[in-house]
Amino acid sequence: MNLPKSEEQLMLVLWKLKKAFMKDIVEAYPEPKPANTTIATLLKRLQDKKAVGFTKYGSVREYHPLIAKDDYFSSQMSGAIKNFFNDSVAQFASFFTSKDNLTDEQLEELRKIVDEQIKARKK
Amino acid sequence: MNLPKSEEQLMLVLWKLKKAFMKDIVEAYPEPKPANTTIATLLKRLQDKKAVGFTKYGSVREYHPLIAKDDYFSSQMSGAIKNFFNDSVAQFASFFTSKDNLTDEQLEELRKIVDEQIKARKK
DNA sequence: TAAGTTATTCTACATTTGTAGAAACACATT
DNA sequence: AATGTGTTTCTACAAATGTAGAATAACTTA
Repeated sequence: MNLPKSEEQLMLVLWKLKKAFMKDIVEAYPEPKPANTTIATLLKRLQDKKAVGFTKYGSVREYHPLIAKDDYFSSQMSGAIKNFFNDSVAQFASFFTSKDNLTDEQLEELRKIVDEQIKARKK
Repeated sequence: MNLPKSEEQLMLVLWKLKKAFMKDIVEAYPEPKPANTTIATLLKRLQDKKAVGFTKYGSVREYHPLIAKDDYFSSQMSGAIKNFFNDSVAQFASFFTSKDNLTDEQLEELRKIVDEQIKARKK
């Protein structure tokens, strides 16, 4: 699933809210908010794509994501890694850790996380 | 700079070749190759966007990227990290190292890279 | 219940993207 | 010089995207 920017934006809002009524979505939208009907259109398109679903409370709809943020992001990442680093995670990591991409602190943080992950898997 | 998929594809080819004549680009294109004129169109659009430039050898043009792959990728990443992890590299790293994103080997590899980077910076 | 408010769908339209034929141009070869 | 070959630009057009007004449905409240 690869969503256009505008729909991705709406998904971000919905992922944050987890579930929401129309007004909640509008409210949570970052400035500059698009017209109300614009959001509605995006919502509609996302429903067509099965990316968003809803539960009916009477005649009111409460929307919720049908795809997980993690999954979505994960697949975006894989794509990027495949394209830009011919599928080599090492190359990707290397890129990521070098240059000005991370501060010293963030790098230390990353090591900690990696270490913990390795430890966790060892068991 | 945010390029559409098709143009990104052409950039990938050009980044790999570093510089190339039309025929080199066509040749290097992954299957299924689009029509020749399709590539030409993309090339044109990329020139309009100042993403690709060329040097004239007589009447022949040798094309080359005007934007660095690293820079392009870097900005794509920042965008993604900002959106999906509210700007937290730690959150990103955490996501990246957990789940099925990396095999055990890759994880060890990553640690090595991080360690080396930390060491390199210490001096 | 009439009027206001909110949500939803329809319709619309400009722009961007994906794709490529047709035409024009420059060069190589017969 | 006539023809073929590769390059580049023009033109074209369908599909996707970004944006939103108009119409309609449903609910709230005076």
